[in-house]
Amino acid sequence: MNIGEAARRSGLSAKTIRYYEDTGLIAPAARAENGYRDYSDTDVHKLRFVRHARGLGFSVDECSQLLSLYQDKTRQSADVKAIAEKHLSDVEDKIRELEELRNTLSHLVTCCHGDTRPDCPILEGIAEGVEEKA
Amino acid sequence: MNIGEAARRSGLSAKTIRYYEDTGLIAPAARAENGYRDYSDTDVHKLRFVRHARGLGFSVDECSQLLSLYQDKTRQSADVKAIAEKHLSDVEDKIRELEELRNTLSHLVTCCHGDTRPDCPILEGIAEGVEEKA
DNA sequence: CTTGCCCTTCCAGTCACTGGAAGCTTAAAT
DNA sequence: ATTTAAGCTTCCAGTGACTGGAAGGGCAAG
Repeated sequence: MNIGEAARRSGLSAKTIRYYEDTGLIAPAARAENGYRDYSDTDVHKLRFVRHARGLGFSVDECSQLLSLYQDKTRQSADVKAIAEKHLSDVEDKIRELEELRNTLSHLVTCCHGDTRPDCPILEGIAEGVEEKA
Repeated sequence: MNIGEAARRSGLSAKTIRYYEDTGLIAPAARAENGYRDYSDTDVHKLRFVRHARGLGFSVDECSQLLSLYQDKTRQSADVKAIAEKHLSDVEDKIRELEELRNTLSHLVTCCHGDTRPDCPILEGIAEGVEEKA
């Protein structure tokens, strides 16, 4: 099948598929006689795998590792788990960071009366470096 | 003072300060006779303001708006509040998104025994599109 | 035979920097 | 006085993960 059909079935855009090929995340596709890329069902399956992994927030590099492991029938599940645990811990760090941010912002927003007067606790807070408390 | 000193006092890198100037976030600095950028305490104050705003996750564009408002003594606090509320709501969306991610990942990680055997629920989950549930 | 869609490659832009090269000035150490 | 080191200047390139667009070729239907 052509790249358009592979895109439709995998949920990735044709652009993205070409990009993944260019950067080596996926192997170069076979080519039909007219030079068009030619995808098999197996290819689409791998593309879907990558889309799901990206959807889980794994970097393209992590996806590359996961895809290798996925295709390696002698893999050790511990290797996969290590990548996932690292990513999970990154996600948790990011959540904590954003929660601090949310608390600071929400504090500033509730302090501001938000009317036509010029005095604004939000700007004052930023000027004084409110987030340093976090 | 030179850019290095301004960097030290504002907490931004010299590179970043030049970048902010190039992109118009801050006004071009005055120049000394030798061509070096020359910063005043007021300049440093504005740089610190920008650093704090960026630290709160405002985009450079939002910082530009906030800085304009900060320097506009006739501003209306409602204008500032609108920017901050929009940003707060973006942050809250991102938190929710990451929490879903964390739940899915954490589920996959706890399902995986993580030993030397090749069968791995994480890879299976990704292949089958676990995150679709979210 | 032409319309219109699909495919190809390549280049540029996004965001917010960061790194590095090449070439100044200035200050300190010898 | 000289050398070295640091600091400044500009400009170009790279990051991550795409996305948009231009220029050109392929292919089926009307």
